[in-house]
Amino acid sequence: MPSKAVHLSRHAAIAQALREQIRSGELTPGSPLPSESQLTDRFAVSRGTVRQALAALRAEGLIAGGRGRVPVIRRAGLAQSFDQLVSFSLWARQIGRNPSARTFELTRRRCDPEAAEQLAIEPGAPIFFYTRLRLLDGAPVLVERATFVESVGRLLLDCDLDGGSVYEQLGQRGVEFAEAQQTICAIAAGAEDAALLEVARRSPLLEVRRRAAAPDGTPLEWSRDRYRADAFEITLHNQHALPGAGVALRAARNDH
Amino acid sequence: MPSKAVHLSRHAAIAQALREQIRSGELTPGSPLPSESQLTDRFAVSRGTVRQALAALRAEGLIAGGRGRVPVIRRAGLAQSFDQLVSFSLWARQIGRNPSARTFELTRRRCDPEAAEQLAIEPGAPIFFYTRLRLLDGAPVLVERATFVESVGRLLLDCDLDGGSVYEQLGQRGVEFAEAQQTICAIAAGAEDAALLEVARRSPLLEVRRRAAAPDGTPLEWSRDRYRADAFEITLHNQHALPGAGVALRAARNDH
DNA sequence: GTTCGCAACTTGTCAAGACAAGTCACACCA
DNA sequence: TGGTGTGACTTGTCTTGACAAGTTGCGAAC
Repeated sequence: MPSKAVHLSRHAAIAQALREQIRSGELTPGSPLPSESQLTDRFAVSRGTVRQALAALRAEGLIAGGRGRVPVIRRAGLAQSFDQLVSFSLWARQIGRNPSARTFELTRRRCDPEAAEQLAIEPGAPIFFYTRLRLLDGAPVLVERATFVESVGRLLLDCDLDGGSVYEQLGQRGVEFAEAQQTICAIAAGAEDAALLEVARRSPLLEVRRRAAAPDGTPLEWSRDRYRADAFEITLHNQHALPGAGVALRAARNDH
Repeated sequence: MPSKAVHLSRHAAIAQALREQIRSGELTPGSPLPSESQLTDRFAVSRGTVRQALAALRAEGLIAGGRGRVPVIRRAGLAQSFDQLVSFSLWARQIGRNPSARTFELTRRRCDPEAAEQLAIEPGAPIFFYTRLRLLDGAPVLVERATFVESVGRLLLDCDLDGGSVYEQLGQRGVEFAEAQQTICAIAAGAEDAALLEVARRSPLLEVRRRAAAPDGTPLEWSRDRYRADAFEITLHNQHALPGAGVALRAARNDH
């Protein structure tokens, strides 16, 4: 698998350097950014190149303000990266908790119609499926039921499903997830989930149905995750000035 | 209230013209955009100005692709605008449903500590509070319990709370909501909510706690909305290439 | 001590130019 | 008929320059 140290354009490299300074705390929320002229000196590039780098940080919500004064580092938002939103392990580590897993099965079987529709494959085609209980600091919080297309699922046979992040391990095997669509609703716990999550039957759970895809849009994974409702909440930060934030409230289909 | 027809820079005007063509269907998903040179001719500007306009559309996820070929209009995403995510009425109309409301009370009273914390005011300070039942096509789907700072809440006395969108009516009275933070979790219906929403007690509900603020960040509204779980779901579209999408999964505070 | 004007900084906008890298269609040759 | 090369298109990147508009600090005047 090729290294991530790919060639970056100058403006991308500058943006990355500034992101790293923000991430590391070297540039703290509320503090001013160096001015454009300082940055042109520091990176030995033209002002246009610096402005392109800053435009990216602005679009990501990392910096704000300007016009006559230097921009400032925005207060750290609640937003998580793509990887943190899709991978339970990465998310847990980001909030300083200890994730672990207990896998009940990894089976190769024929795809049911619902998963087939989501994965854009024929019903009955071979897929890999697992059920895992996820724990935070030893307490059960999530039941994952994940279906992978065969070409990705077979790689799971060599992964440590009780170990680290499945996404990280698949990433090391050349599988790239570039987008995901996650649909969240509330359901009542059935007997099986209630037992696994150690809650009363009919307790509310958050269900997240996720379809993750490759960069070219090909679906790779379809899963239904059920979270203890007392363990999770989702925060959306909506802004007028940041449309297209990839969130939709939908009328439920009434089929789950 | 001043008109929205404010002066736009050239690149902003070009971006706006192209957004309108996409919105109206004149440019349909999958179809190519005019090339940069065609756009420089059409708008009589330099290529850099056109590129800045296109960068905005790209950041919003409206167009994609390029490098050697013209970009294409992206398939309409599920994302809703800020107004649609915050206002039940606007959202309902966007999905083609008929919203209505039944207001039980609008009272001016002293602020409780929880709402005071969220609105950044002193506990005991005067606020306005209402409870509304929201219906889609005549069916109850949502109970809203909203608290407004006094200066905004007093305007509600002149609003038709059973009529159109509160946000629209406040907007007409000069109140601008520029950002909102909405936290979603699953809860079990209590007796009151169960009766209002016509579900069994202990049925799962989606709770959305929202704090909406003015452009300068001053909180204006704190509310707790409870949705029938069978009527709503939330879809997040996450992409590697669009970080900073304003979504966070959090460990619950266990205090609700 | 306060106020105001101005200079020096900042970012925003726009223009023009050049070259790199990607895509595609067409023509030519085997 | 298929493959390959090339030219003409595209966008991406970078540079230089100029002017508009906003902010801030400092000094002078009252």
